[in-house]
Amino acid sequence: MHGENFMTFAHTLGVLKHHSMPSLVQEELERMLRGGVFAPGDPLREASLATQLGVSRGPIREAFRSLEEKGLVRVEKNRGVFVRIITPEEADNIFEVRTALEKLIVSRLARAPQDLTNSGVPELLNTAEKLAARADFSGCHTLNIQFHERLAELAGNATLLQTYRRLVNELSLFRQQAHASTADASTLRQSVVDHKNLYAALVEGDKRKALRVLKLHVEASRRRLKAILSNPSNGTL
Amino acid sequence: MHGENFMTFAHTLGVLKHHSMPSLVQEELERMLRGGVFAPGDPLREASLATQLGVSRGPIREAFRSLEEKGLVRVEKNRGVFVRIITPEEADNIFEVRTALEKLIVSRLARAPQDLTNSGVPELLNTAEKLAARADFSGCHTLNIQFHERLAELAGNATLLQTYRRLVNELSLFRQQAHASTADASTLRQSVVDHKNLYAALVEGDKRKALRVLKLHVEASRRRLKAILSNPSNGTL
DNA sequence: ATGTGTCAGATTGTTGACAATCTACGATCT
DNA sequence: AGATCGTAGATTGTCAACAATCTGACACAT
Repeated sequence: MHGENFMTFAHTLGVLKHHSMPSLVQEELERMLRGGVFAPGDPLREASLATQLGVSRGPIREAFRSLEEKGLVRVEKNRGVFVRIITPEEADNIFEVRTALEKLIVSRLARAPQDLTNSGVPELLNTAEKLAARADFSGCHTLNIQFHERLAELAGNATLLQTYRRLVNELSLFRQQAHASTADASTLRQSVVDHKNLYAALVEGDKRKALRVLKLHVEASRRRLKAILSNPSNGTL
Repeated sequence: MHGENFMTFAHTLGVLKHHSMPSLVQEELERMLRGGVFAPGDPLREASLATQLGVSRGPIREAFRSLEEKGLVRVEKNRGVFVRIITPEEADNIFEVRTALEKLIVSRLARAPQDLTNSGVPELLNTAEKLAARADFSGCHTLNIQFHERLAELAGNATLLQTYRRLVNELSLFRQQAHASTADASTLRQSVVDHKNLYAALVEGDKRKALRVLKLHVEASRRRLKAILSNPSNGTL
C-alpha cells in the first residue's frame, strides 16, 4: 500500500521532472494520431487543441514541430498543420526501409543470442498464440508488433531502435488511414508461427536461417500491403 | 540580367512562402552545429540566440524541438538545450545503421541502372579526382559526401533518403566533435577510386559486385572510425 | 455567367511579459 | 574549516495579446 503510493509518487515526480508540457502534449497527440481520432488530412487547429488539452498555444506549436520531424503531420505555413496522408506508395517505401532495418536487427541478435535470455520474448509469443486461438485479433496484433519492437530493443543499438520506431510509427498511421483491419485469423496465426520460427533460429544463433524466416515473413506482409494498394478499402496488415 | 533578377525574386518569394521563421532559424542553427561553431555539450541559450538571430524566443524554441528530434541537440527540462555529444560508441551505432541503408540504396540502383543516366554522378567523381590530385582535401571530402547523398536521392525512395540524411547529419556532428581532419591524401584518393568502382558496377547493373565494392569501402571507413575510438584525438573519417 | 475586388471572420505567426525553476555565491552555524 | 541554508541573478516555461495572413462570401463589372 505504502510502496504503491510511493511508486505512483515517484512516477509523477519523474514525469514532472523530465517531461515538459510540450512533450506531454506531443505524446497525447501521437496517441490520438495513432488511435485514429483524426481523419487523414484533417487540420489540427492550435486554438482548439490548446483549450482541449488545457494549455496555451505555445506548447502546442512546439509539439507540432516534433511531430512534423517525426513524419506524423505536415505543416503548411500560414495555413496550419494537417494529419499526414501516407500514400500506398509511401507506405511501400517506408516498408522497404523498415525491412532493411529488421535484417540488421536479426543479424545482430543472431550474432549475440545470449542477449535473448530472460528477454521475455517466449512468454510474449505464448500469450500471442493464446490470444490468436481465442480470436482476440486486436490483442494478438498488438503483441505481434511488440515482438518486433522487443527484438529491436534487444539488438543493442540505440540508433537502430530509434530509427525503427520512427518507421513503425509512420506505418501505423498508414494502417489507420487505410482502414486496414487486423481481424484476419489465418494471417495472425501465421504471423505467430513465423515469429516462433524466427525466435528459435535466433536462440540457435543461426543467422542464415533467421534471415530466411524473416524474408518469408516480410514478403507475406508486403503482399498484403500490395493488396491494399490495389484495393484501397479494407485490407489486412 | 532581367532573368537573373526574376530568379532571385522567385527564390525569395519561395522562401517567404514556404519557410517560416522557425524553419529558417533551424537551418541556420543546423549550419552552425555542423560548422562547429559550438563545442560539444555547449549550452544553446534561448535569449542569446534570439537577439543574435533577430527574432524572439518563440521561434527559437520551436527550432529546438525539431533539432532535438533530428538528434542534433539534447534538451533538459528547466536546464536548457545542449549540443549533443555523440560518443564513439554511438557513432559506431549510427554508422552501422547507415551502412544498412547504403546497402539498400545500392541494391535499388543496381536494379534500375537507367536512373543513373544524366544524374551528373560521373562529373562529380571526375571533379573529386581533380581536387584530390590538387590536394584540395576539404573540397574533395565534400564531394565524396555529395556522391553518397546523390546516390541516396537517385534510389527513388523518399523515406530512404530522409532517413539516410538524418544519420549522415548526426555523423557529421560526431566528425566535428572528434576533430577528425579530412586531410589524409591516400584515404581520399582511395575513396574516389572506390566510388568510381561502385558507380561502374551500378551502371552495369551488377548488384553483387556493387555490394562487394560497397562492403570494402564501408569497412575501410569503419576501420578509421575504430581508430578514432581508441585514439580520441586526431583521426580521419 | 464568369471573373475580379473587397471585406469580415478565422487562423496562424510573433512578440513581450510574467511565473517557475535552476545555479552560484555568500552568510551562518557547527 | 567544512557543511548547510538562503537569497539574488540568470534561464527556462507558459501565457495572453497583437500583427500578418488566409479563406470564403458577396457585390460589382465585364
